[in-house]
Amino acid sequence: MTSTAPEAQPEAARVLPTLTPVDDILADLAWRGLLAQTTDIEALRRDLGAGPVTLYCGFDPTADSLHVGSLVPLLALRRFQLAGHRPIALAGGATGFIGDPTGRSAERVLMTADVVADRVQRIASQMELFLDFAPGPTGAVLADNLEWTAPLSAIDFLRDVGKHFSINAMLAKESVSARLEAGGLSYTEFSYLLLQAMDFLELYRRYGCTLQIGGNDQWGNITAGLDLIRRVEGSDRVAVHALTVPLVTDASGAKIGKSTGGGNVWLDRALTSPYALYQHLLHIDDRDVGTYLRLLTFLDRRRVEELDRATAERPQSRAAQRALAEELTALLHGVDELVRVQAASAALFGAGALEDLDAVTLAAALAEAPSTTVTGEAPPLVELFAGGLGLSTSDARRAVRDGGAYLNNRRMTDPAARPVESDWLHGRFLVLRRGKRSVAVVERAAPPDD
RNA sequence: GGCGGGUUGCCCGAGUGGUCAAAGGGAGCAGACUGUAAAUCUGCCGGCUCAGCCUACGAAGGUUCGAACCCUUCACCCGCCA
Repeated sequence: MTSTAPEAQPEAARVLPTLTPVDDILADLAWRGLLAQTTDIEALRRDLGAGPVTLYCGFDPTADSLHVGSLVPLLALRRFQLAGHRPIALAGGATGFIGDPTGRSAERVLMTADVVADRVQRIASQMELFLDFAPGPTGAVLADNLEWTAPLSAIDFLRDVGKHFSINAMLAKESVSARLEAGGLSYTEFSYLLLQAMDFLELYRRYGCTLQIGGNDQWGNITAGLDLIRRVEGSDRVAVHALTVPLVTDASGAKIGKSTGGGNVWLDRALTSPYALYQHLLHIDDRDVGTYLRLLTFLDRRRVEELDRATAERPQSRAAQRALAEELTALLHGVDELVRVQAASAALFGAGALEDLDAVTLAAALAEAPSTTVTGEAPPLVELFAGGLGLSTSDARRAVRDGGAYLNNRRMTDPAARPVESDWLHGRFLVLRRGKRSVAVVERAAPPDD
């Protein structure tokens, strides 16, 4: 068996609290619904059973942060690691510079070098959160493809890499043909495939990497790498594999990790606060929550199926949503943060009145919500709501008019009203809420005490 | 290079001189109902100092009392021809 868990560092143990080693990684991926396509699965199974396999997944720096959707392949890397394999997390410092045409209907705008470098750095530090880098046969590796791509001359690239690619085959790739239909693509993006293929070859040479995983839309890019390795290294001598995870859409057809507000749910707490993440997961549709549990948590099969039953039998308890929100919030932000957002959620959505909460609990709970500070007399409601919740004045006005604006959980209907002294909870806080979900706090600056 | 068609609000898409902040759909927001769900129904959905005003229909000019709508130039896209 190859299921020996890597030596967990104390930090890793705290961040990834519920992990248990997996014996049969392919079986685990299969029941989770994480297998979209693989190359010869028996050959893959054989190699995985023969000892640690080195595998990689690349992430291009298309934004300042990874989002919940990118977590699916990233956590898949971790699943392989737990099953006794060695993951390489590759940051696309070079590929992100060029732009992957896959799934895109139009040419990307090129990013400047410092933007790419900054994003690579941010994304790399996020990838580090989920893998165990302790030295050893399964110790994770962090790489950036700019390292071997940047020094390459155009002449070398064309001779050593380009020569192995047939234009005919490239034109047949879905990512390219779709773009040809949709108005074309630049030579730059057309070349993307070669860069990614070259990555696989390079990682094969450097680390003996023989498996690339990724979202199912990456199938074409991944198999291009397989072809390259086989051509360069000889198909009789190497066994390399591809495995893709499905691109899951939810019951409403949206990609996983899109919030109801339309935006992405980010891993970076500055972009999606732990509170927002927890609340988002708590709201996952009953029809989707089982899928999310399988793709995004390390809960074992028995536990997940138990939660499936809970959803079927007692949907109103939302046990599965709670478990999902707890697991992922703890995974991303730690258990301490989870405790805080749960307290905040209980305070803001609990049965009790805000006025009954003691100052310490209230202050702690509200620390999770966006806050603004007011000095002197508080402005009219519309201004408070606009400033506190980041709405335009028009939006704030609408919220009040439509009956969706609440001060301390009481509906407010007069846009010109100002908070009165007794509205200040513990003399310090106002809780603003728009609709059911968005909450902000206004804190009164302490009077000067000299 | 030639000819023709197109570029409308977050997206799709109607409008072709005044009654247009601009039909309809989607997305989104709020309310009701609920389980901090889904579905459904209702309202909203450019900005603002909000019964009014300002900014908008690819860009810049022009005609007109008045232009998303007419004219000119430019940019980009899509067809057909070469």
